[in-house]
Amino acid sequence: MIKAGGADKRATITDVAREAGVSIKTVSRVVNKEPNVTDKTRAKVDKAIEVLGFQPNLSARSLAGNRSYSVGLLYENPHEFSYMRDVLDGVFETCTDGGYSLLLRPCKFPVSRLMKDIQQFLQQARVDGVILAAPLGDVKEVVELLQKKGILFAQIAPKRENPDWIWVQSDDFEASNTLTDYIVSLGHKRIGFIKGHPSHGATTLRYKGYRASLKRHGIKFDAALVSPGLFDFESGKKAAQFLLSLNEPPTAIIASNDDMASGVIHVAHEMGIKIPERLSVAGFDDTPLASRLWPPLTTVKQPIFEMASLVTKLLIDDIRGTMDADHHENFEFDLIVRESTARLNKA
Amino acid sequence: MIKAGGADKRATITDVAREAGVSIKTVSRVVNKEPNVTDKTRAKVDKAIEVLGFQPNLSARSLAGNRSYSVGLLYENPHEFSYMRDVLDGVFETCTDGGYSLLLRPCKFPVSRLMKDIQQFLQQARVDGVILAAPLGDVKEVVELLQKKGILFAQIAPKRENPDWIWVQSDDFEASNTLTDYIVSLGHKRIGFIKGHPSHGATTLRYKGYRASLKRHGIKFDAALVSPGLFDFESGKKAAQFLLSLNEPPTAIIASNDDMASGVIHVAHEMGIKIPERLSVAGFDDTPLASRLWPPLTTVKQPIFEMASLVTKLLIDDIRGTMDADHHENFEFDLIVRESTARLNKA
DNA sequence: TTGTAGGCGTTATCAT
DNA sequence: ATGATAACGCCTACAA
Repeated sequence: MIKAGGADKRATITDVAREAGVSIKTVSRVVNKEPNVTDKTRAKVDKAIEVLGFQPNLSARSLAGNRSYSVGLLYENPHEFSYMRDVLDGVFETCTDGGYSLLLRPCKFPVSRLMKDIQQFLQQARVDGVILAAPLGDVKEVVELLQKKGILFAQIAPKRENPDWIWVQSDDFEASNTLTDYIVSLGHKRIGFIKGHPSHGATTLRYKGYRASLKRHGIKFDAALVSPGLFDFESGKKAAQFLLSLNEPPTAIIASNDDMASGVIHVAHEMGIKIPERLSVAGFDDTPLASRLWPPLTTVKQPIFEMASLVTKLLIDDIRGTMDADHHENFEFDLIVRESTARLNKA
Repeated sequence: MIKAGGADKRATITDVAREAGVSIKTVSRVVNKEPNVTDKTRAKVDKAIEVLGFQPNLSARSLAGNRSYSVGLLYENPHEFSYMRDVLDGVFETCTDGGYSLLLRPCKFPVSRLMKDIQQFLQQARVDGVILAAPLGDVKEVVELLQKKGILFAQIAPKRENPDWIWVQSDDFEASNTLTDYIVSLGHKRIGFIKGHPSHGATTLRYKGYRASLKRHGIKFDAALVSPGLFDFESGKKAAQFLLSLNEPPTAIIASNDDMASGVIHVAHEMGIKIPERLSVAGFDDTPLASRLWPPLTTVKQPIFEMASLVTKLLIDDIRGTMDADHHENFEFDLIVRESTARLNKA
């Protein structure tokens, strides 16, 4: 009798074993690339797998092997998602390539809420490892929880570079240094700076890069030109309103990310301050926003996608127990010069 | 001997059964809220669960019960991610509330590639259902594959409103109609329109809404004022370059989304055309971009988050077999008036 | 209303 | 190098 259409039952390891004329254990060995199988046997099994279109059942594997073949991505859910989009893509691609599936978990501060979110996630998800997007990698409680539970983790852009852990970073200090150098090279001396969210590691590094550049060029640091921010549009606006209302306002403003820089441009427009004629503006991240603003924003591009890919690869290697000695990396950056910055007009 | 720290073994259904003095089947009944359990027994079991902190093992459940308690979100990976971010949040929240986990699968056109992506995903993931974000719900091959495999699905903003399927939509026709009405009410008669990507259902509806409004106001439709687009910045720029170079350029341009509208603003700046004095511009979606542009963009806000939440709820209900009769919904929209649109200056 | 037995598709143990 | 057999934790019959 011919079965009509219907969801064809999936081939199991037993089917493969029968087809290949071996035991299920041998099939299992082949599937998991274990040693101690003759090439001849391996070929037989591979062929049977091919013929039957066998795909191991994840649930069974997970149940028997006590691992899940999935990793979690924990992140703080930001309003401006461009950065996370790239992270997501990088993590996803590497997971897929490595045969892992990806589970998401957006989290919310404060820390108490964070811990609840994560605990709940770990309870129901059983991931083999998690990736902590900044700034989650810097929350002590989170790391301790993971260590206690014996769950492997890897950090993207953490503050502290713990040599025992897995992490990737971009060279935020150098990036900021270079960006500031560029602004200085345009003749600017009064250069405002808007800091990022204090919980992010990048915040300090970008600030330090700015100061280092000023110092190297013999420009006296003026604390009045530095304003706090939270990495979002509104805080960028507030900071800009403050800086541009000074008696002696800056002729250039560096914001610690693009979203805040867009706030600066916004306020400048409102106040009738021409960019870049009377004010140069620069940001960080080269988000889609940067090229859509008017004038287009000078910014620093970090290879977020590549960073996320690598950190995921390192994590998976760790899970598999095949990790190299090198489990951190600093990534290069690109200075993207657009029209929001220009040579200082001697008034 | 006291065990030092260590990953405390998780309680299983057997542990709970022992603790409560019942059989594992009874525990299973309680956990799955099946009938035929006395309140007294249920209370005993609930307490045991509480005491032991029991959480059912997903893999075991999935293996034995032949379902996975997870749903997949399939989407085309757009460069401008704001829309997807809201979708993601809505889907995620509802999944979590319903005890489901969420698996992502960004996909790429063309259809052949799409099918590979999805097939691979279904092979390794075993989801109980999938959500198809626009425009994936309109790809015949995808829907057929899901139906053949017996996988439940739900669509976000599909083109065709198949009454048998689960879907949610926003009222794009009315939204566009209303937006155009507003532009007309400002005195504009030559109103340009940039269409969206042809594969999206919203594209046609937004275009129709525009034409309907013109007609109702007795404004003669001029095909020269309509330009194609692909929902992205670059195509918005191209369309704007075309429209603004006409002998008699439009005094207002409606772009089918914010990203293209940002392209229009960009080009206008380049050409020295003042917004809104000489050109009004409007978009759709109210992405973060809209408020960051200068001048801030008049646009239409759709409740993406709510739509995504509902469609997920409907899908989960369907999976559980508890679906109501109503498995579609049209959502309301809001016209967000900002400074990129203004009354027509009689030159 | 409750419990027992068998099986889901793997991995792991220990023979051979 | 290969294979039989017992877990893994739960659900679905079917009994009691």
